Amino acid sequence: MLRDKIENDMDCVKKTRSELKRAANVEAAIEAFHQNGINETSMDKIAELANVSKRTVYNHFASKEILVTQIFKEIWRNLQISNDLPYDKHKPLDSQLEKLLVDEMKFSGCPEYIEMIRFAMGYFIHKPDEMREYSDEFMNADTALKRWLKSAMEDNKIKSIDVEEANHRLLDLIKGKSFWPQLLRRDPLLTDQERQALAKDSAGMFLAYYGVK
Amino acid sequence: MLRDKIENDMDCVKKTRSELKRAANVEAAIEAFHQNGINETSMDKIAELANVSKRTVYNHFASKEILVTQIFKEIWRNLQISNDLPYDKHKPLDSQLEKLLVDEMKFSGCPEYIEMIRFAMGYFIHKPDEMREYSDEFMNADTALKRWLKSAMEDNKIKSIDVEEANHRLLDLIKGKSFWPQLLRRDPLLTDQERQALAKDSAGMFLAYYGVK
DNA sequence: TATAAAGTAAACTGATGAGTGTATTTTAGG
DNA sequence: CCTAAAATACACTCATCAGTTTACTTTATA
Repeated sequence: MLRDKIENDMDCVKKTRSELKRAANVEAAIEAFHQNGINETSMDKIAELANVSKRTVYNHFASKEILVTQIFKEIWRNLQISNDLPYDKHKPLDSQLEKLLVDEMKFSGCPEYIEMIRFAMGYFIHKPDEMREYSDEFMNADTALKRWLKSAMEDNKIKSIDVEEANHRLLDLIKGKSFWPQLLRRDPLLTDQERQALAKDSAGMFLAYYGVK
Repeated sequence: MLRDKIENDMDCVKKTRSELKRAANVEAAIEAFHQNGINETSMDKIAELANVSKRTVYNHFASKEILVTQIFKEIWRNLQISNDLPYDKHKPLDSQLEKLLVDEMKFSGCPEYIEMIRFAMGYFIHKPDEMREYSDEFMNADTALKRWLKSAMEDNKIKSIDVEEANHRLLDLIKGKSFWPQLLRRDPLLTDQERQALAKDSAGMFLAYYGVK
């Protein structure tokens, strides 16, 4: 076949010129979107940043709309890391929960995630239907935290409430300091110590109220 | 003087044609900004909606930028309602706090506030400096909740922590359900019962952890 | 009723940006 | 070295939008 190299290459290094150009487009677009937002980035600008002719951009992506949605998918795929941390009935609740919250903060508080959400927000903020669609897809994934909560409830260590509900309460607590200010105000990311302290405080509040004594 | 009518009128009804036109512009602009966002609303569109010539818009507001900032100020002024609810050492903590949280939700969960934040967000999301400036101005006001927390700490009913910190923890808890989803996903506003339940739950979590037994 | 301030209509400039058409050149693989 | 796919340069269309100009009309009021 034409692309035998690709299949042989374990690292999946892009090979064809076409793929290289496409990758350059995507990279340039992401960079520009992060800098100035999607609406403020022209296709000419992307072509220029990618060192590619505008026509080439349009040969790969029939419209700006398509380019944007492709990029969302690509970034989202790259962010999908699943480090599970299953419930352990013999360890103390609080330390387990703290660990999970720190993990969650490391994910939703990482620059790549925040930047993606920010430019998605600029793009979708006046398009409620698409906003809902994307937020459902991004937020409602099955997570380690939800599985853990379910197990802890089954083990009767946490009051039986709706798992989604409990999950949200916890996320709201950590996002207030580790996500929204970084997203909107570009406050600095939390340090490891700050994350640890926030996780402890949040787990404490949650368990003080929802924990079974 | 020219405008004797104005000064005589207790209801402050606008009088001069100029003022009427200005008001029509502002109203049309707010409406359009709510519908489609600031960047997506042209000055031509505003003039059309206001039944006013484009030149008239420019006679009142030298540029779109100026129109936008004037409108922010105007809306913000109209939203400034201060219903204080001072700390009462003889009533139970939880019911006092619940009441304050419900009040807060009524403010930050009202459509006018949410719509203003939404279009401010669309406008400022890629302008970090202005975003910070505005969010400081809007968020750091002295509030009934902060004053209450301070008093309750002085009365030794709540662990002595930073008032700003405690304030944020409480706001984070209620905003997760009563503000962010309405802002971003345009979820329906909370009903009075939902607000009450959320206030109870949030006050419970907070006091379970920070209350002095 | 005279007049000056304010509003109007409509055509204009100048810039930007999405997307296209085309003739030409580069490049990878057979 | 040949060829077809891909990339390029660049000039184009078409639409939008901020802001201006000008010649004209309305309106409040002294």
